[in-house]
Amino acid sequence: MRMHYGHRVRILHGCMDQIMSAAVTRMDLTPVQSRVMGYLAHRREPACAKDVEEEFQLSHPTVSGILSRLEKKGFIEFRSDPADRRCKRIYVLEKGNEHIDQIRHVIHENEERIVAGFSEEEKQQFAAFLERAIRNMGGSPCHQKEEKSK
Amino acid sequence: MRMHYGHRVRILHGCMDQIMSAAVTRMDLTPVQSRVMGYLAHRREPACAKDVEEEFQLSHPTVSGILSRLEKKGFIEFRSDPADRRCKRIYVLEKGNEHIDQIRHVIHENEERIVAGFSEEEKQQFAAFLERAIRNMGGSPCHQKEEKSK
DNA sequence: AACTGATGCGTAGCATGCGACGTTTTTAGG
DNA sequence: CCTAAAAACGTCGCATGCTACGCATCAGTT
Repeated sequence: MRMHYGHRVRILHGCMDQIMSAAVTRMDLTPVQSRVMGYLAHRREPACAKDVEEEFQLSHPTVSGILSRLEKKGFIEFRSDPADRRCKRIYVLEKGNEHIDQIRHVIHENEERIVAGFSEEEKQQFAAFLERAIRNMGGSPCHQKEEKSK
Repeated sequence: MRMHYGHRVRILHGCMDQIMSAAVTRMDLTPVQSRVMGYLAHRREPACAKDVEEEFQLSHPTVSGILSRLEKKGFIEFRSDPADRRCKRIYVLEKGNEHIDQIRHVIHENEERIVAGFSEEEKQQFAAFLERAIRNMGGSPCHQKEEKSK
C-alpha cells in the first residue's frame, strides 16, 4: 500500500511556487523574494541575514543570493551595525514598502487556497501533521539548534 | 490565526531532501536522480523523458538536465525509438541496476520516516489532505492536462 | 595583550527548478 | 500529397538550493 507522501509534498511544493510566481512577477519579484520581503517588513528591528536563514530554514549562501538580488533591484539596503560589525542590517526601502500590502495579500491568498474546502478541524489536523512530519525528519534541514523555551 | 501551511510544506520538503541526500551520495547520486532511477527501473517498458516529466510534474528542461547527468555517470543510456524517432527511450544500465535495491530501500525508509508515529488512520488522512491541497492548487505545476479515467 | 573558538558573512562550484525559444518528427485536415 | 498543428526534444539564461571553503569580528580564557 503506497502512500507516496514525499512525492505529494514535492508536487504540492511545486504547485505553490507556480501559483505564487504568477502573482508576484508583476512586482518584479520571485516567490522566495516576496516571502522574504514579507518577513523583513514584518519585523520591528531590522533583521540580518542570519535571521532570514533561521526563519526559512535555508543555508547561508542561499539567503545571501536572495538578499543580494533584492538589493540589486532596490527593494532593500544593507547597513553595517556599529555594535557588531559582523552583521549587515537589512533595511526595507521605499520600493519595497510600496508592495508590502500586495505581497501580504498574495501570501494570505495562497494560504487560504491550500486549505480551501477544509473544515476548521481539518485545517488544525493538517497543520499538526505537517509539524509532526517535520519533527520526524529531524526538525530542520540545517540549523538543528537546541529549542529555545521562548 | 496563522497556520503557515505553505511555510511548513517548504520546510518539510527541504528536510526530506537533506535526509535523502545523506543516504544516496555514497552511490554517487542526488535525491532527485535516485527517485528518477527508481521510477525508470520500476517501469516494464523503457520510459522516455516525457514520462518522467509527467510522473514527477517537472518541466522538460529540468528532466532533461537530470537525465543527461545520469547518462554522463553511466547509470542510463538513450536509444532512439525506431517507431517514433522523436522520443529517446531510456535504458537502465548495469551500473544503475546494481543500486536499484538500495535506492528502493532508501525511498521506502524515507516514506516510513515521514509518518513515523502516525496511526494507520492518520496516514490515510495525511495522504488525503495532501491530495486535496494539490487539487486546490490546480492539480499540477505544469502539465495541467485533462484527467484520464484510467 | 594574546590565543582560541564561535559567529556572521563572502565566494566558488554544482544540481535542480523554471520560462522562452528553436528543431525535428508525427499527426490531422484540406 | 501538402500544409499546419501538435508532440517530443535541445538549449540558453536565470533563480534557488546545497557543500565546502575562507575571512573578519566577537567573546572567552589565560
